[in-house]
Amino acid sequence: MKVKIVDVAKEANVSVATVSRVVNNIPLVNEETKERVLEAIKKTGYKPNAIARSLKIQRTNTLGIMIPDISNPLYTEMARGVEDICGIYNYNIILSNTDFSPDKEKESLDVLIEKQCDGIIYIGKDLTDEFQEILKNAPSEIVLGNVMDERGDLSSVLIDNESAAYDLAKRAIEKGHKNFALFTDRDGGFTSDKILKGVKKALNEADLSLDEELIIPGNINVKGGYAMMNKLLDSGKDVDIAMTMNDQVALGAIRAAEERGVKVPDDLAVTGFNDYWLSEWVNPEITTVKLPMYDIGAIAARMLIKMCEADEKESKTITCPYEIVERQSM
Amino acid sequence: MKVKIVDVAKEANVSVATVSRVVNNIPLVNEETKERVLEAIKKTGYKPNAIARSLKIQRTNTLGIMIPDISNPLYTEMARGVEDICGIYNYNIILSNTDFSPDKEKESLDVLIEKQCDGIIYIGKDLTDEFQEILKNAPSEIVLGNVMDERGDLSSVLIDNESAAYDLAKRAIEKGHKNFALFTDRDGGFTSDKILKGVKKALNEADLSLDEELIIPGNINVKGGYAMMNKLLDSGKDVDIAMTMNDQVALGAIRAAEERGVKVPDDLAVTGFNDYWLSEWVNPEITTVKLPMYDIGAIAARMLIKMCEADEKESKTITCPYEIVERQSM
DNA sequence: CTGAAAGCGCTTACAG
DNA sequence: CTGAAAGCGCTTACAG
Repeated sequence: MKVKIVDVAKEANVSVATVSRVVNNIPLVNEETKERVLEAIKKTGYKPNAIARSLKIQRTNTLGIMIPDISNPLYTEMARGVEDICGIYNYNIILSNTDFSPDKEKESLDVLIEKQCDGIIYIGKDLTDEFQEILKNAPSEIVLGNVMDERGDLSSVLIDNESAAYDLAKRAIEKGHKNFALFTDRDGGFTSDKILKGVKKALNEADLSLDEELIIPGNINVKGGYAMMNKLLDSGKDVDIAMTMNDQVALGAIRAAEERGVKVPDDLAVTGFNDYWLSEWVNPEITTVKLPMYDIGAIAARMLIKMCEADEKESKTITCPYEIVERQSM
Repeated sequence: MKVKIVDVAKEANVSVATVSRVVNNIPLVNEETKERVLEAIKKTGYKPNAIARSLKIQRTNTLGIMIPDISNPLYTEMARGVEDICGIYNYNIILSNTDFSPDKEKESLDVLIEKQCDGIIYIGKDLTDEFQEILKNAPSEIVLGNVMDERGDLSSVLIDNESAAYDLAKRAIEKGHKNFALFTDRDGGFTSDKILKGVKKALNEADLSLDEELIIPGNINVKGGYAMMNKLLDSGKDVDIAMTMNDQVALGAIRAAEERGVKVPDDLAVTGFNDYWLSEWVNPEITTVKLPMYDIGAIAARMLIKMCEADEKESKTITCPYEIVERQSM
């Protein structure tokens, strides 16, 4: 049988109220009594029941985190950031994979709410109007991680993907590249849209244009990159740079190019997006833009905890900095 | 104000008991009454409070997962496996990073117990006798993931690392390799020990011996691999194969070798361990042994849930299969 | 088929 | 400084 507060109280010859006070470090307890209780706790091996406590105080000290796929390195760093901050503030996290599925997202959210998470971090590649509405009406506090709320009444921490893509494209133009191909996400989404926009802007400013046929959609992973590069090369078009939406896509793309005897970067430059640890260990090293995924998670978590603890109800948007990392692939 | 069961009861003109019954799908409710309640639930937007429910029924339907570092690809797959099974059985998971720190492990475990996790999956690189004892006495059900309980009274799902290393070494010997170097984990641990043992066994059987000076300890990541290879090459010893403890180490090692003009595999073979997705996208592709990390997580979760739901108290050990994957680096 | 009531293990005003 | 008691939101024997 698990030992509960009343067992400790008996052992120490005090009331449960007193035990509760020492467990929660409420000061107005006599030192001697406190000692006695502490001893009883040790002796009985008492561990407070956080569920009972939560029910009473109406807070769980847990954050829910909705994430498309924890095993996707894009998200895993964010999760780690959330975790670390939670550790500091004594929160726990309930993890929920949503697999980019709207249905799973709804289910996940319901469960997280039912489990009374004080706050929820929503991470996804996009935010539909419908889900935005659902989140807005959720009883828990909400922060969006790397997703923009176009309507602007939810808090979020993000990256200016458009401007990052713009900077990277501009750098490419400065290096003399003129004929761009762009490998986009076949499923669309916020990030993909912004990157496309940023690249187009840079090209426009340089009086260059993007051949719409060279906007090649595909899966956002190595295999996808491999396939998109093959498609590009099959097109026979004159291209001197392929920009991708992440480093893994770039890796696959480079591989496909080299298999066909196209040298990167000499014959064709390739860029990644969202620096990944492996990108500097690969040959050629991938030129990319480094996004602070860990920080996004950490900042989102800190913000959310603040929201849970204060009654700070205004929604904020924090934009994190990025950094162009020039290596070898461009 | 959140709506609770009593609000629904009022709305539907029934007792809370009846509402509870329809929420929990207990059959003995009149169809009409049920309809009325369902409508009231919809109208009020009622969501059951899982915390209150848990307190009453003494089960939380949540599993705790202790994991050294979620952002380490070695563990992230296991977490995904756990997650997926939990999704099927309607469990949630509370995630806890332990960073290989015994203190954090103890803290984590306490918190998971206090939050009344029905079961806990312990993942780590080692299990000390002290912690084994603590786990054994925990009130929650416990399953070990990829950690062996030498004393054998805890359930676990693991991989026969020794035999995997043995097989890989044997394959190397068959290919004519004679002078082995081994890059081990500077922090020791179960996996490292077993691999060492397996390699030695294979060498012994072939009347070869392992030069103790060529057992090089280091950090288990790319940089560590890079450093260990440099150390190996600095030694000036005659070596024709370096076996590592994971693919990332192998990647770093290969890089270091090539920077010094040592061609892999022609001048020196390198093997990884625990196949990682990138290993076949890298040049040279890494020869390794594929360990079913996802399955370990999934099997551990299923086992744990069974233990939580039945009163199946015998401890079991499940050993998962592995597979040698020959690619280019050996 | 339905409801009144006890109880899950805590916390916290309130009274002393 | 300490304790008795109410109550957090549910579930579930028990009685009808």
